[in-house]
Amino acid sequence: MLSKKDTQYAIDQMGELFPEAECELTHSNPFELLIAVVLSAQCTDALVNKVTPKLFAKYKTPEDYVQVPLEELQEDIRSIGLYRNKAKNIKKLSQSLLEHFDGQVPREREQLESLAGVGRKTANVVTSVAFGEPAIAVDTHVERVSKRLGICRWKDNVRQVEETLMKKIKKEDWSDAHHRLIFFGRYHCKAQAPKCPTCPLLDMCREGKKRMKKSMVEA
DNA sequence: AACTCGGGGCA
DNA sequence: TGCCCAGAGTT
Repeated sequence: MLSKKDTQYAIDQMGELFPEAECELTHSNPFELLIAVVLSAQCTDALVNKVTPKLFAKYKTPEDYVQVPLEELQEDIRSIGLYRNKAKNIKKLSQSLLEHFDGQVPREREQLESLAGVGRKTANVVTSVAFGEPAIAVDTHVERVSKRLGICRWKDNVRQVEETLMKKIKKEDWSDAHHRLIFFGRYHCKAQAPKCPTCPLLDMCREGKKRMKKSMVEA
């Protein structure tokens, strides 16, 4: 397992590599962000950003989503995939906001998680990006990078990965670290073809060194 | 823990 | 073509 110091160093290096790392979902308020993040499950931000301009022009409030027929909302987001469930969740979620939160997006992670289509990952993104609360959202990229580098253990579950990251990273860096880990995972430490040969973290990366050794043998 | 939803991107 | 993707809910 990587030490706290090495972990912070790794996060810093990711920042050097991707200084632009931040949430890429287009939104102009917490409610729009919530909708965008719910839509982004299992698809790219670019895809979500293709439908949100029209979507946010048409739907401004939770009431708008509650009132629209399900089939119409499904058609509006058809191109992003998983659209049937996502449309149902957005209608349910909007209803809950009206019933329990006075139509406002709650700040607390636990309250966010009570909403349809919002799990721990989505709740963490919303609370940190929309409200600036410290949180580390663990998605497949964050999990993969953390395990390859040895920040956490290979057999850790998502919850354990999150706890370890929070323990090893200074609280004020959580939000930045979250996005750096994601950019690093998406563009550099990719699932299929990680760029180990040009990686600034190769020296401290167990998985990277293993892969380099393997590629030497195969060559 | 495994399964399902799903169109788009990429090799 | 086949495989994977900024996940969550159900069984």
